[in-house]
Amino acid sequence: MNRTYKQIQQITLAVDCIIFGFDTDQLEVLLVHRGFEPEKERWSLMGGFVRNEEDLDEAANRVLRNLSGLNNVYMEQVRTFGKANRDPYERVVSTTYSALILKKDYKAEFIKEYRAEWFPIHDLPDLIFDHKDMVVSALQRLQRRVRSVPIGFNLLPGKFTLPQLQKLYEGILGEKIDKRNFRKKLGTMDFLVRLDEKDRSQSKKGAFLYRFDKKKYNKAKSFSI
Amino acid sequence: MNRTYKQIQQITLAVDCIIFGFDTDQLEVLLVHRGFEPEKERWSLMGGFVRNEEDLDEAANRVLRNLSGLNNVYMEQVRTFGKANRDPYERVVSTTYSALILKKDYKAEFIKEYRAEWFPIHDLPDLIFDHKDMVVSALQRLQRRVRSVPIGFNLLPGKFTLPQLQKLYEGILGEKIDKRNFRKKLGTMDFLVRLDEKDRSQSKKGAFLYRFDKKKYNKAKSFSI
DNA sequence: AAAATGAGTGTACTACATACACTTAATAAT
DNA sequence: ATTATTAAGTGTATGTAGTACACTCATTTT
Repeated sequence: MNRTYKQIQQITLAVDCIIFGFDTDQLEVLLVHRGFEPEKERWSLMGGFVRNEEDLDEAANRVLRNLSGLNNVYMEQVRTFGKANRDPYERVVSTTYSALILKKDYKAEFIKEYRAEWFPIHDLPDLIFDHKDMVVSALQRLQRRVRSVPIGFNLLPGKFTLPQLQKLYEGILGEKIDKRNFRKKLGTMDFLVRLDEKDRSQSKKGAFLYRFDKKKYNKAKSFSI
Repeated sequence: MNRTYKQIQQITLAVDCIIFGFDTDQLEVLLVHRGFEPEKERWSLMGGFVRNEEDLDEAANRVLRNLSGLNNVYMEQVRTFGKANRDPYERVVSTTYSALILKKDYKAEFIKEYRAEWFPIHDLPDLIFDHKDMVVSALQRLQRRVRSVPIGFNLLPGKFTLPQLQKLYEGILGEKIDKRNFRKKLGTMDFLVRLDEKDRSQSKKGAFLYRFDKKKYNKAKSFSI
């Protein structure tokens, strides 16, 4: 392979994070407001440049940690955007990563510091460069993935109710789910164990609490909503 | 965003191509033999560095064209490999692209020039760096994708028989498919039109020829094997 | 005692995946 | 001419998973 390119290549490598947030109903995306030129007053994803000694995955985690205070959040690479003119000011290739968090875990102090804001996924402001495409591809991937891997449970407390779980899936998928069919499917998953406790905060009758049994799940590793 | 990284970032950006080939039965991968140090005598994917003015996708197509003579081949980005030490000699981040071609379209002159060779997907030699992981992820993606998008038809001539089509899918998926069930599914797809001709090269009886009607497919755009 | 609220439950129907074996058309061999 | 050979072509029964749909239950409030 030709090593001489190394000297003449001048492409900056960045990461951009699509941070999806959920609290009780709909899915939102965290964007930061640019208070400076170029592209002042527009919105963008949280991003940063990759350091020489750091893994690409690490770079994404660092960006998220620095700009949000969030640590140990599970992130997944989505895809790499590499059009030569995607950033009209300089040549930057950017790899996107997506994360899914609870909105309340994102602290207000960061909102202030970075002029960040949550936007409903179907009501986004104008975004710089190709960041809109980035959000779209990350959302598609998340919606596919959430159906076959139990990532949703990370957003719930250790003990949660089935109505809570259903609202979570409805929020992520952006569609209503039939209660009985949803429960029928979950009923076949033995890693979802019902406790002898109820949560009475949402109703008079109270809803049974469940927990996600990681060990049991790791044995079968099959999940489908 | 901090532009100063640009000056100090020294990461080379590369593309690596996973070229899957098929002729009549099994799926193979095209590898090139390294006749030089470092990593002499080992095998690697076809790769190259991204040029300053070129799209990432273009870079992948250029690499494929230069090393194989193949033009206008449909390639898809798979994922980006960015571990800091994945290449122990220098920091290189590599985006992988996958293509699916007919083995016979890859000309012998290139085999000689680049010491390239086809290997069955489940009988690969020792590969440099993380190229084995690259092949694995590209294969997984191809096998998922070939079930929901009619990419297989690109490998067949304009007129083809159902036994041919079935062998193609069996080769890509690496499993036998029941003839009747396969045909039952295809029977529901009206973009697959039977001609009044037969191909008698494989049997005395002859198999009806079909063609893929792109216009009809584009209307419905639903495909599932 | 009645009303209100959200939790919880079952069944019938439809669509899709799977398993499985013989007949047909044409040629080649005797 | 008869028979053997080869790959192409065809249908049915069974199981499994998805979907649509409406009432009862437990508890609190009025």
